[in-house]
Amino acid sequence: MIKPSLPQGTRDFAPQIVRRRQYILKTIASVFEVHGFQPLETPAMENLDTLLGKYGDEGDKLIFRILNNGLDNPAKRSQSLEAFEQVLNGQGSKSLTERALRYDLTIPFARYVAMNHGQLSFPFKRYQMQPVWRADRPQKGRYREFWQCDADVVGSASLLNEAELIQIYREAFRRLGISVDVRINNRKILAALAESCNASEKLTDITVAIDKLDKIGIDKVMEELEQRGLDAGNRERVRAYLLIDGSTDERLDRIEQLLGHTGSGRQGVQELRWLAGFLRTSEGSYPFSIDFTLARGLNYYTGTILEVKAIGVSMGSIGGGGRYDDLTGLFGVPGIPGVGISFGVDRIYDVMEETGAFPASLGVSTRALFFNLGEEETRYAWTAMLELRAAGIPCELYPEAVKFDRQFKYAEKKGIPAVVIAGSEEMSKGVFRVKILSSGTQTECGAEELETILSQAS
RNA sequence: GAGGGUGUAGCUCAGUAGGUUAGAGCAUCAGAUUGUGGUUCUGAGGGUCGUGGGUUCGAAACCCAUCAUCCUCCCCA
Repeated sequence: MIKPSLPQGTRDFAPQIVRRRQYILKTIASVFEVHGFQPLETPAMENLDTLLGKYGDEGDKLIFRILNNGLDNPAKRSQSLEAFEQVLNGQGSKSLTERALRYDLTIPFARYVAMNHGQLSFPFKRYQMQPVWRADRPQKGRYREFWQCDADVVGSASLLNEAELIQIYREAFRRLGISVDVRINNRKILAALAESCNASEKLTDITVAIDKLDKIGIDKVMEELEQRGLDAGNRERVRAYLLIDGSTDERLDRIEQLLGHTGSGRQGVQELRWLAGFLRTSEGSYPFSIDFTLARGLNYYTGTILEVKAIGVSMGSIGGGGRYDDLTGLFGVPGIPGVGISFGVDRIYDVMEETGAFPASLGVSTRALFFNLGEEETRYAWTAMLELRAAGIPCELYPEAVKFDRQFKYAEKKGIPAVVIAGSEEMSKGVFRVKILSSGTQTECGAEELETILSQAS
């Protein structure tokens, strides 16, 4: 016998947890739908080629690869050995692995758009809610299998799409009862910073370092920049960049002074200024802040970048996204811009668990348990249940004629609010005895009244 | 990839100057109570102390290894 266990970083979801997860998924999906997004699903596995090189070197290492079948085929022995040899030398090998589990939902979507751009009408707005897999080291809020909910708009360069996606964040988190801060930056500004340092090739080094500002402080960031080969003059330039503060408008003014001399800087500021202005003057208030230190690692972002953090909870980001001007270009279809966001369902769950944001009513759906009192009684109960179920009231009959104690405890544990008892006494009178468990009150009623009584039971 | 914590009953955990039969609460099951649950009372079952090796007269405890899990860094949702 083997001890049953789960692969690291994966989890089973008990009934109650599934209900809560479904509550999150349904809430997000309905927000997507009400904004005109359409559902899409893609396979759990993709060709390895589709995924490799899209997430950076680190990302490539975290992709779960699927071993090819038939490697033990004696006829292919030498081929398999050779393939393994290649892997040992740090090269990939198609004859060993050519498929992988998807790492996110954006690249599979890009692949889909590239394959179907002839049929799609643009702008194409899709949402997708499926699990993704990463060979990361599990820790708090980090799993190897987790769900993402993505919404992307492709085929439109309008910043109105950004505004709409932020509106989706606002509405979804409002409905879920999580207070959030949506941090916004623009990749062009980061690029302008690197450019103004005459170090465009160090864009990644610079962004990785400044992203850590609130974690390690400005001095450590400077140290790290030095290690990454940035000279003193440029470090001062980055320092000035990081020290920008004040109101949103003041900060936008200052960043323009600092980086407005570059084309990308001017453009980035302009985009941010428009977006911030739009969000402020449109209906309602939006929980966003401009944050020039926000970097985000994914290398395909080219414009706006977003990240969502829950306020008052120690947890990594619960959502993120950004604009990519040419995502499908990687798949041979250039010129389709897009912008998208992602919700991290598992982290949202953890946050809601921590803040007690789940509604109490997510318990059991069964409204009534019919007691099993024997063969004749079962037929009597069965008929009544058919009607209730047809009326949409979930109910169940205990499958065995065991003593009351057992049947009561079953209802109790499952959180069923009412039990229906119909034995020979009730049958002879043609009635049902309904007991509400929370209050202990019992009433006798006819079959037609059951529906009313049970739909009110709580 | 680097570092740290923890592995004892189904669950949460006690249990070391190494000592004979390893405990508690909760949960489960049975009975008090064959048509009335929750509360209460009585009783029962359930542990190769993660695994392997070592030290010792003797190891759940000390040492080494290994596995699992949690956490931190990196990176991310």
